[in-house]
Amino acid sequence: MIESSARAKPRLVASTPRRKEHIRNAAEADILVAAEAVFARAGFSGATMAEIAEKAGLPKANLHYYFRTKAALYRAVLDHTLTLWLAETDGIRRDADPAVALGDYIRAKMRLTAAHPDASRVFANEMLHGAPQIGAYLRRELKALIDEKSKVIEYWVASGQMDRIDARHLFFTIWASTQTYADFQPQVCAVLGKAKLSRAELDRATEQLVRMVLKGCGVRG
Amino acid sequence: MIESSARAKPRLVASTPRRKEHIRNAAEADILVAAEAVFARAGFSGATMAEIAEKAGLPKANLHYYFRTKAALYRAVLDHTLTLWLAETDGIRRDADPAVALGDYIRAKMRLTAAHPDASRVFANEMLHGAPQIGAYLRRELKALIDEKSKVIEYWVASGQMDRIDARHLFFTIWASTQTYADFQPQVCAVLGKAKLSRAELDRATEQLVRMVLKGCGVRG
DNA sequence: TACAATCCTGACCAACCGGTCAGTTTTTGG
DNA sequence: CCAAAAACTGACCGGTTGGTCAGGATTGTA
Repeated sequence: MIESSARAKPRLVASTPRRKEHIRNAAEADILVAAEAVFARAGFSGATMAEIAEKAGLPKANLHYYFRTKAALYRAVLDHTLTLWLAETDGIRRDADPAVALGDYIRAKMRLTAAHPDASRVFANEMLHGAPQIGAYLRRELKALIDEKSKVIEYWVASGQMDRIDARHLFFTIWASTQTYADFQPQVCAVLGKAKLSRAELDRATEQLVRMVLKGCGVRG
Repeated sequence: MIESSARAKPRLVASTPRRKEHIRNAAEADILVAAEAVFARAGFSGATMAEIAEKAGLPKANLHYYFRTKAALYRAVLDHTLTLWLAETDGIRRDADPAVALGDYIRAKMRLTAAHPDASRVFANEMLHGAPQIGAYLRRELKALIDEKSKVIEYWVASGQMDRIDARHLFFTIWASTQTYADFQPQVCAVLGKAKLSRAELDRATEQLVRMVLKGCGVRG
């Protein structure tokens, strides 16, 4: 996804299709899980290869065997995160019902945030620091996707199915309002007076957000 | 604000009111400005005392004279940030008009974010990493404030001035939707296809957010 | 002016961290 | 079973960074 995140796999010829790639795949998967957690908690600079290695259950030198540099590992983690992020806009189409499409989109985003809070935090951290790694991706893939989806919403506006709303700022509001339950979890928990966010609490937040956004945009529901 | 952020000022007696405190005050102010910018861009671990010192225009050893450790300096920056955060809820009172009070609150929050983006980013960074420094503050001062303001909103609900809304989640939505223009600026700019956020664009975002929230909460406007 | 408190600084250090490497073990295809 | 490729590892290294320290410069006061 990012330009050169994939290392050059030494695939000799097509005659040796896949040998023991399962070892590599399993190891890389374990490492990525551990790295995501550590990067989420400590950021890029705060994370150490030693801690990631320990969490993944292998020596540091072995970690460097799979990911040559810390930056490469970080990019791989971001790569995984971005694939998650791009999804879920499928329902936003001209012929869809705005209430259903937008409602489902918000619910999907909230589910995603709740299911992958560490991914959300890594993404947020990258953004906070100026998006040095994924800036190009944002200006390309993400912008193209949102340009397209904004046209759909503008059509809904033009056809009187909802209020005159700037689609892009609507997306910003939805993204921010959902991600805050992962990125700012300490604040949310503190204000709610709870040690951790329960499923029920998240469902309540989701339904209130859906209701508020739909009504606020003048969508018939 | 945080428990022990202020170092013990060796004030001998009341007989020597202030000697050359202006030197200290001026130096500390310069340092805090520089530190806020560096911490915002690089996070706690990514920031270096050398860079902060250079930005503040003094040798590193002198920086350590005013703030003994990096952690102490970070806490001081957070302290300054938190004083900004607590403000602006004055308008939320039982006898106020919900439309005016909530609208003004959102506008104030957006202005604050636009005026102090680095403060917002430092705060967000601290939150992302589990709020190790300000967790206690959130559970105390912030929770108390929001508990009180939530009662006001619950009164507005009970008296039929707005829909049945969970006040705390409403705050989360407002906070997230405003701060995203500082914290996630790269994403916002990328999607909008602009190099930086213009005042006009922010005003448009503000008014749309105000409209959507007020209408979404069923507030008479 | 004396002198004490405060301010300022270059030089230095120990700890940590990303990354390397030479060499060993394991897996796989033939 | 045998090479060769891939996987694995402990030991090591150079650079960076937070923090210290001894001593010099400035400032305020009596």
